[in-house]
Amino acid sequence: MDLDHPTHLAPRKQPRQARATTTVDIIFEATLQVLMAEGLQRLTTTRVAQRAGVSVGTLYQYFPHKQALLYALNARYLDIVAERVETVCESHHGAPLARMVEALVTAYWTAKTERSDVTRALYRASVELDNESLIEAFGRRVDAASAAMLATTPDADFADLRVVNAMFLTAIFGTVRTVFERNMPTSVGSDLHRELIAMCLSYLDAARARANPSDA
Amino acid sequence: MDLDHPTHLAPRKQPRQARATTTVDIIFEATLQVLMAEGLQRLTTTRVAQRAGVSVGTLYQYFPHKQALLYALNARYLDIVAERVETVCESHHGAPLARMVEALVTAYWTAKTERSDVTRALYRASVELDNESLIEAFGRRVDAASAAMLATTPDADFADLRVVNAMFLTAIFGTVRTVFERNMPTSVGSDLHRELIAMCLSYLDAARARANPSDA
DNA sequence: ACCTGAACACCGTTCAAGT
DNA sequence: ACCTGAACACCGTTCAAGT
Repeated sequence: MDLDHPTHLAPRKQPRQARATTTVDIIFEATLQVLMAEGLQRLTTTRVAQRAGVSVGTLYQYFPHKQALLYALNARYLDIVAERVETVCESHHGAPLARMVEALVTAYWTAKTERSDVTRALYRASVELDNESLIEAFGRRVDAASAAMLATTPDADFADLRVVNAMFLTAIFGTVRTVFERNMPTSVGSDLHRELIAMCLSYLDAARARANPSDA
Repeated sequence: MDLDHPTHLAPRKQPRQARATTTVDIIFEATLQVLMAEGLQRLTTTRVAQRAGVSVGTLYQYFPHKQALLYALNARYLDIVAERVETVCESHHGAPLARMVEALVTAYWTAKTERSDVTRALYRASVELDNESLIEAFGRRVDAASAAMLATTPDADFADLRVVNAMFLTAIFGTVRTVFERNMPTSVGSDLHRELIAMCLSYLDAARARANPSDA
């Protein structure tokens, strides 16, 4: 299940021949390169085309405008991250709460940090464009995967799974985003990764206690 | 203690006459208006000047470039938020942990949500510009205020206050940011506000237990 | 001391012409 | 089916001229 494009941000046409597919990939790669090397300010369609070794016209054959290019780039990336989270969630159905929390936090954290230059570049680009629908779709997928997982844990039964799950994920997303935005060194990052797991776990424990006051 | 401007983003000159001060205020107001009414894409210096009722030249007398204008706008805003957090922290020195957490989370949350249209507009604008130094300075102020407060609570003694405080604040910042970015309805927002307090509290409780295993 | 607005370089986007 | 690049409208920024 791929993330959809709203019509005004959809790519102009799908490449039909092999060389065109290559062209699109080259354009994506060039966009990332320019974004990382020169920053959002200097990310111009001319520069992207130049770096990709094609003419501007070619770029505009596949993307109706600059926004659509950035949008598609983000969509690609979020799709990969969402897929990874879904996979981890499914493989932890029925696991103890502590393992679920650790697995989900770590999956998301790793997906974002293993290529942190790309992540940071995309975070920067993602405000240039109307990415609400993109983030919403991403959120829904992860939300569903996580809620389905949490519902299967043997050692908890939450009073309001929807709200608890939302808080759980919001804390994860927000923390990771903040770590990137504040450009924190990896040492602080790994402290926070560990503490984030502790925070989510103590929260879920407390939420479980609220729901079942009779528990140990 | 005001948030500083790095030289390349500093306003060009301070207004010296009353009418110039008014002009700068008018330009700030116009920038917010354009940002909220038309969005980041259509935020052009010409449009801002037009809405402010001055010529572009006037705008460029006070701000060396568009970035500096957005930067100054953000600086103003973050300064107000930081001041509020500092005040709340100082007034809660020596309070029980639960009251500290609730006060800090609520102060930050309220500062961001009471004029949520402005907050959202500024979140959007803040990636157009190199705001790292701005956010860093803001972060340092809030970090210091919060750590100083946490150190005075009667009912806890944290093993590593620095790290625990960082996680505490990161969760707050990140959650609020995510709520804005995902455009969540206020009903979900207030659920998350309440859950965020619960999450921070259960985390700090657990961190305290780690430090003092002998406690009740 | 402050304001104006025409002028210039550059960017996003198009489209007639090419393979 | 895909690619090219000159052309156009618009934006950021400047500066000579005004009060």
